[in-house]
Amino acid sequence: MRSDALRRRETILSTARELFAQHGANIAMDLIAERSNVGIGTLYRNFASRAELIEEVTVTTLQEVLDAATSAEANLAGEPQTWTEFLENLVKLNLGALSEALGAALPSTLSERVLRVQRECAQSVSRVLELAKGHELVREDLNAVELVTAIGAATRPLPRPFKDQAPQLQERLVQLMLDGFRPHVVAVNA
Amino acid sequence: MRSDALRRRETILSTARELFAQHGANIAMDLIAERSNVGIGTLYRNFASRAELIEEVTVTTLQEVLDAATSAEANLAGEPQTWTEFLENLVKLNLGALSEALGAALPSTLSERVLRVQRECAQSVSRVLELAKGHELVREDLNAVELVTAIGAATRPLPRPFKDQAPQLQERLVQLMLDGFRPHVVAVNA
Amino acid sequence: MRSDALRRRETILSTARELFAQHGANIAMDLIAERSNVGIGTLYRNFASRAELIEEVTVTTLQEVLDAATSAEANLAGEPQTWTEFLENLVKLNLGALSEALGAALPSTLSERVLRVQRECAQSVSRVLELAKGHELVREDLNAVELVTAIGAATRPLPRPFKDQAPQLQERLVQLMLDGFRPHVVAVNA
Amino acid sequence: MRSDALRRRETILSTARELFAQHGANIAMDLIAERSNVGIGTLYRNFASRAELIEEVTVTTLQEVLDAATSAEANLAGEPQTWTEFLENLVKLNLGALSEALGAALPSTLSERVLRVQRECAQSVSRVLELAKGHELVREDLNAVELVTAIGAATRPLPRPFKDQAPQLQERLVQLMLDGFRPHVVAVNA
DNA sequence: TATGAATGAGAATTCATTCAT
DNA sequence: AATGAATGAATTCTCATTCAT
Repeated sequence: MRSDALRRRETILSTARELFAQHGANIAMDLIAERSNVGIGTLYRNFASRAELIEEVTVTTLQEVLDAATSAEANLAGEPQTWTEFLENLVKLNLGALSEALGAALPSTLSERVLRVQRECAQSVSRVLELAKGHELVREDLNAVELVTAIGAATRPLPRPFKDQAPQLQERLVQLMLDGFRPHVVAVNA
Repeated sequence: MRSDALRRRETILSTARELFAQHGANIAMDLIAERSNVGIGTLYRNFASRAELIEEVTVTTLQEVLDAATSAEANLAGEPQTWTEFLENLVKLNLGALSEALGAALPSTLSERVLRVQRECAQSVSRVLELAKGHELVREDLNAVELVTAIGAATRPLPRPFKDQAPQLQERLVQLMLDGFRPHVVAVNA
Repeated sequence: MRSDALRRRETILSTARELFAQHGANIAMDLIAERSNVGIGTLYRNFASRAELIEEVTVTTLQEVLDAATSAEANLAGEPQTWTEFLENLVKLNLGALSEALGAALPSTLSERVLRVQRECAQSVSRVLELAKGHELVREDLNAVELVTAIGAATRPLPRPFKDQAPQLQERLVQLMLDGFRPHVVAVNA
Repeated sequence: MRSDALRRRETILSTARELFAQHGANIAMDLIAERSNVGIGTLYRNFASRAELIEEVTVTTLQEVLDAATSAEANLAGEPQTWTEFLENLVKLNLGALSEALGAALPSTLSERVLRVQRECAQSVSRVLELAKGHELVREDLNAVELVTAIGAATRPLPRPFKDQAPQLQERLVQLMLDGFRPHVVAVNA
């Protein structure tokens, strides 16, 4: 019984996350409920307001960034290719779409919960960055916030007209941004 | 009264542009009117619907991109620093904020007006890119759409929490992306 | 100059009358102005409000009914076919469409002007009716108000679906109603 | 709650019908909600738009005409006074007020639902008419559409000035129109 | 506890009337 | 006097949230 309720809550949360990413944080609550196969009343029983739902999605996502960083920290020393995998993992988290949706909707003073996990994220990503710099995998002047927001910028959903026209465009933007992460460069048009 | 009315129309247009960039394309029409110091009726007399207002802002902005590119085309041959100025001009146009706001709001099939100026933009930017490649100012594999959307990505408004925390963050993202534009690179962690 | 202004006023009045009949008394004032080839300001200079315009149209129309009745009064004694012509004239005035449009829009207490011409109408039509009864052209129990409203009812615009389906329907309704006006009848299915 | 909701829907429908008949199809939706003792949101939950509400009222009314005709068909053979009762029933349905209100508001191409019930109505009324002609109760040249629209014409709401002045006027118009329905007549001013 | 009906505040748009030129 | 731009109240419809079952 209890686990039933928990599963339902998780379903709502992941549905909301996807819909926020696709349609922005103003997506109709009714639609989130419908896609989660629950009544609107049940949605509100689980999350007392849109703000609370947004906060939950935010925390969940930050937790996943933290997981990726923690895992990279553990492995980067021995396996330099872990750095690339870490970047790929961040790209997969779809931070761009989510941060676009949620950024505007979050309250101007974040709750303590969000601040805490955000802080942990920043610390862990910083440690990963230091390790990568030790291996000369990344430019010296890049910090954790820049790394995460840059990946967010490169993975934000493209304006519709462009999305329709150029199929590989999103991947190309990520590529350009990752090229910008590399250590101090010297121009050599081969 | 004619010139009065024209001035008012321009005011509404630039106010709308700014508010779209700051708050997205769903900003209340009432607010646009208020900030333009006109009644809501006047706004609607000038732009018959939100869609029309969005289209006007889009065309105006594309026109400015075209102006920047046309000017760069004229000067790039003799003065290579024109390339950097061109990039700076694109950054100043705040394409990120606007494309985020308007991209979702534009109709899925663009009007002929928009398509025309968009096409002219793409052609002019392509010519600028070819000139820059001739001077080895930019990587060979970059095309016009990638250039413009990449600058858009790097200048999109940051999620509020980040914006508040890291003052120079936006400029840093632009820097990283522009570094990604450079010709084929060789890593040299100086 | 003066006659210019007068002609303009008449144009507005007749345009308004037609538009009221076609589209009801709520037709946009802008449209009346446009169809009259004047600015909206000019319309309002001639008729200070929609109510005043409606009153003018009403008086004009009642005046035409009065004219028709006066003329019938003069001729009916000698020429019995005048009765039929009188009925035809009333039908041509399009009373149905107009009364439908204006009836709901007139104030509940009519102005003295309207009441006066209405009274004159009623008196003249009553005299025509008495003459017609003397010639056994019409049933004894029909009075002036009944006659006019009945013709109004039969000539009111048909609901669109019917209008489209049955071309001669309006004429048939008039026919049925006029048959109802005839003197005491005896059923004889020939 | 289901039956509660159903009752509420019926209440809205009959309130709307009455208000359409009294004030036309442009009556404010707010007012319909208020008179139905529900919030405006509830009105829209039940009828997604004014057009849908109008269609429901139309279908309901046509259904009642059909019921009257079906019942008359069943009884007319044995009981000729059924014909008069049928006409009285049509008069009671207030077709005039409703068709005036809804005629202009219905879309130019009727929905299949409306067309179907309209067709059934026409067929049933035609059969009633044939029976009545067999009993010499009605003129030979009257058809179903004429019958229904004529009753509509005679029962349309009178322009306010007349309504206030002449109390029995509406009944008199109906009387005149019904007299017009009688079999071929010979004038005999008794 | 789950449901979905009810509510009403809010947003877009229209249009009668006023007013500056 | 003619014009048409400006205004804002009124209207339609939407949707977040509450509440009765």
